[in-house]
Amino acid sequence: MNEIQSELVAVLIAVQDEVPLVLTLDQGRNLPSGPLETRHRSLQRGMRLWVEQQTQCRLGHIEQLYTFAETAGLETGVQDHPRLIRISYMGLTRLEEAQQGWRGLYEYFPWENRREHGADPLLSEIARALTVWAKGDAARLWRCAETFGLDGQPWSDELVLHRYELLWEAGLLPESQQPGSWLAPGRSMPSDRRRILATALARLRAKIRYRPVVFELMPETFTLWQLQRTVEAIAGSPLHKQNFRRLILAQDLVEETGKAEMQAQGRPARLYRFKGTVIGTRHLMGSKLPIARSV
Amino acid sequence: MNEIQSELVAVLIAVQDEVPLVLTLDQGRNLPSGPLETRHRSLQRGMRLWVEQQTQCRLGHIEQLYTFAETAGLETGVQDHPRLIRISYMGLTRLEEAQQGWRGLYEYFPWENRREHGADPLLSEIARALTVWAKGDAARLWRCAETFGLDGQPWSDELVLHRYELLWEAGLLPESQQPGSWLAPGRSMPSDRRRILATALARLRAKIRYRPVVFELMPETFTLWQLQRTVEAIAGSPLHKQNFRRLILAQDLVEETGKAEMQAQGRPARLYRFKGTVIGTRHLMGSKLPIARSV
DNA sequence: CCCTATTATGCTCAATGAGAGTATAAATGA
DNA sequence: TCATTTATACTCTCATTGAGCATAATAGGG
Repeated sequence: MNEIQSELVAVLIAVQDEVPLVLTLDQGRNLPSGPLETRHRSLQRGMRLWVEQQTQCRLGHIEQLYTFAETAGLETGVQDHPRLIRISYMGLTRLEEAQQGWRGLYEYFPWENRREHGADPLLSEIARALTVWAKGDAARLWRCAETFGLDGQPWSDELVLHRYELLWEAGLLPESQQPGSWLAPGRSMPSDRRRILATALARLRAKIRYRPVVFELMPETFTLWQLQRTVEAIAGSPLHKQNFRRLILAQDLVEETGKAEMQAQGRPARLYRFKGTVIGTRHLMGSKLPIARSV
Repeated sequence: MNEIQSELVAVLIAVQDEVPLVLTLDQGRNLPSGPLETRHRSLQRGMRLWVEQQTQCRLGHIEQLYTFAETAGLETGVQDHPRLIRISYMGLTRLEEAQQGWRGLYEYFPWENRREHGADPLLSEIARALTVWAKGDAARLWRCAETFGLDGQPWSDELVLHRYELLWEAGLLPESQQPGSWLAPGRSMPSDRRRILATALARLRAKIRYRPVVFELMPETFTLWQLQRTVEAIAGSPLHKQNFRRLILAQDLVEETGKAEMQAQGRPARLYRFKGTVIGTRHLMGSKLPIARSV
């Protein structure tokens, strides 16, 4: 009865040199998307083949994110049937060398990267702008505090999407409906695209806690320190080194290769390998990471 | 470029008398579905209005589940473009009195209800049938054990979808492609529908652990025991009474009404009220429940 | 009115796990 | 040889959790 168009949108994520990357198009203003002309059993399978054909990336973990509808009447003001359905997916991959189109994920969400900053002047600026927007409304102030970890509230790394939507509503983004005078720094995208990106990061951060998906982003062999740096890159916050090791080793997720990696300085680190690729039940395995639910 | 049809599918869930219910159509063989002819901003909003109009239920928490594509050529064998997209949603509601069309959720998944059974003869039967199917293949046996908690593996209540898919693959369901001689008990549905149902239960079980969505299923005031019974109904497993109380009270999620409920026997129980409905940030609140991740 | 059955509520104890720090090991280069 | 650097091992404390025991408040029967 309802004839509409449909489209797949892909958020492809890799981590290189401790920096999370995402594949973009159009000078970083867009995400890869294509028609769902799949001759395959499932959307997921079609998605995988399409991506692997377009890019040269082998996709590891794939996950459907969200389905949006776009009404045609958005511009004209006449709200109508939806005309376009966008089904978004996240895919994880390894990136051997630098490639075209990959951009730092945190360029789009600078406030989500809390690895080095101490007091974080950016967060203070955002807090100030949000306070202005809240205009003393208690419910709004409460929401800002909960979302951005203000006023003694803990910072929760999984609230990526909530934070993006709050900034959008508050008019602090270039793509907001009524952008204010002060805008949060960071590379912009059309709002629905950056929203998908935020959804992907939120889902990845949530998933990495209890499923061994980090390993999809790692090379064949790796040191525990490299593994930790990758987790930190995704989680956006630093972890306690000794506890990280303890937890990983206790879970029997990795095995030693017997080799070690020599770097410029210090004691050589042992190289490990993920055990789950051998066993066929990756998606069933659990995995715990010492990421504090809140700081 | 690709003109296709689209459809919303709703999984509406309520709990009545400690039994989780789902709204069905067609003698319990189908789920409510309708065209996405929404004049509204988002799919979610359109979904809510459509459901509240069709049924008389006020929806609490709403969540998008998954989007499937159905290729037209499935019957003819000619794999083709997808012709129909199904966007599925889960909605939680309260049910005052018994109403038409609501059926016990565990009628569809008897093996997921582990509240009373001790040794569980059903699980043994399933285990036997799965072993036959596995034919000694180590990977298959391993997957069965992980998924159904066999051979000393822990039972994980969130693997609802994995279990359904395994049973389907193993030909133990009436809707399987090649149904075997022994079929698991339980009410059937066309495979894609029961799959959506399984997705909903899995998501609900996962969500109930860390977001206060149970309260969407509760009446205005309730005793802690009623709350626990509702959680148990969803989780499918019994909980430790004293620890449940401790955890709920420690989280400041509920407040006393000052009243108490008299029942036939025993000490009267205090009535509580959820505090989150007052504060507007329900979706941000956390909540912990003493559901063991594995038993 | 006392006693028992029944349910709600309060409390204790041990085991576990997480956060954080200290100590030791194995490399490099001066 | 020694300082430096990074990896790895161990310890200690505190919070959380699982489990059980104890007490409180009701109803009903002698």
